[in-house]
Amino acid sequence: MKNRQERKLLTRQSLMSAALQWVEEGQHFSSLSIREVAKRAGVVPTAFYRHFKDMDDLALNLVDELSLVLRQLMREVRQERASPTRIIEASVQQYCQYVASQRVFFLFMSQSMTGGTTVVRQAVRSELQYFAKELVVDLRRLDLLPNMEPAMVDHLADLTISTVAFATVQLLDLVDSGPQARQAFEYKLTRQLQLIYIGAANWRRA
Amino acid sequence: MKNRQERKLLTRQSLMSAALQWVEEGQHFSSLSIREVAKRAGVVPTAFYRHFKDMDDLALNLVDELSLVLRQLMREVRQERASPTRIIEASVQQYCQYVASQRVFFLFMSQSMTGGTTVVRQAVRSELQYFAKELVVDLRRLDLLPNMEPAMVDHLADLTISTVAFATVQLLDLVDSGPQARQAFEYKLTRQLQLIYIGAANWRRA
DNA sequence: ATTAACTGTGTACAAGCGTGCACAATATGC
DNA sequence: GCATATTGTGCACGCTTGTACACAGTTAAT
Repeated sequence: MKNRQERKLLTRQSLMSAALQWVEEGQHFSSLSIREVAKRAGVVPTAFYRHFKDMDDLALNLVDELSLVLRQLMREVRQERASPTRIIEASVQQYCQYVASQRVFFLFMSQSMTGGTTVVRQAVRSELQYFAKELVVDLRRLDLLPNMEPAMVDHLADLTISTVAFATVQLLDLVDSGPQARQAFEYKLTRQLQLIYIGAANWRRA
Repeated sequence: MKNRQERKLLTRQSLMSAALQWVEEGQHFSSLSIREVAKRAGVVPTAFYRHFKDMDDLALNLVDELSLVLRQLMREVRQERASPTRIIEASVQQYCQYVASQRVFFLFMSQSMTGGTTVVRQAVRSELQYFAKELVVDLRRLDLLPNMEPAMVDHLADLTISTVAFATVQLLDLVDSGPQARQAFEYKLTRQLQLIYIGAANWRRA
């Protein structure tokens, strides 16, 4: 075998996906031990330290991967060119599909939003804030809401992200419910976001 | 000492408040062991089983206590008689105050919404659903939104609860930030809820 | 008054935990 | 080609974990 860096990267990824596998099985990340993740990655426990300082360190690196997943999602949703009236509907549909396809990352995210260590929680939250910021950019670019003061646009974006994030937690538990339950969920989320943006359209500065 | 049931209830409560103490210290409930909670309650580990089947059982009983806290909150907010235009502002203010005073319960709730076992998660979520249902009752009673179909009122209430619940998670991390940060938070949440209810007022059935 | 039920104690065990340390294998820099 | 740095191994240590079991003290039931 050649190339030491490649080999290292390989076991590093083994460790990270072993951690995700743990989450995918319904376990909480915080209950994952170094020994367990090493066993699943097929290495000896102490080898863990060649890659990560501790489990928190691993979690932060998972957040970085999650960040890539979210950026990819943003790209996909943005290139969707639906009519303005149907843009929410289309985005929700696409989002739900994406959550299903990248399920484990969103599981990890929803766990870490409230669950993990302070630093991990903060890391995930700053990802969401970045998301909200990008949404603000989009709202400006579409040039709807010209009457709204900037601070309120921020609050609007924050509310949007909050709503979607909270809904995601519910969506993730709907895995073994029938497709009609998912349909109803999509419908509900769509209506709720429409409600918010009707509010935004009718907002008069206070 | 007399009265066995009283004594039993006492150590039972010791166990439960020991668990809450653990959460209050910033630890995650799922990382609390039987031995640790027993130690903190001042009993021997095996005594735990005289009261609870396992930690999940204890968690469910904590959810029951949480339920009482939430009902108390609902009562307090309801007897607040602010003008219709200021009702959101007043409710948010009162809510934030209540979260601060019952901090540990809301910490436990926010952990269990996404963190714990499936059964605990479901239990907390059904508490929130109950809350949403009560909100629907209130909205009907105030007889605003006569144009809105019942299903949409449900979605509105759900969105309200989601928003507040998600905001609570943020609020709980604002404990050591200054009072101006809390002020800003209250302002943001108020604006967001106003946004939602402006949307509701302008909703036309689809 | 005696018996039974209950609640908490103490001990014990196997399993799992984090992690320090010496060592083997091997790719890399000179 | 040789010295070095890096990656993974294996072992060891002391600690914590869940829980089984026998037992003690006390209250409740008869």
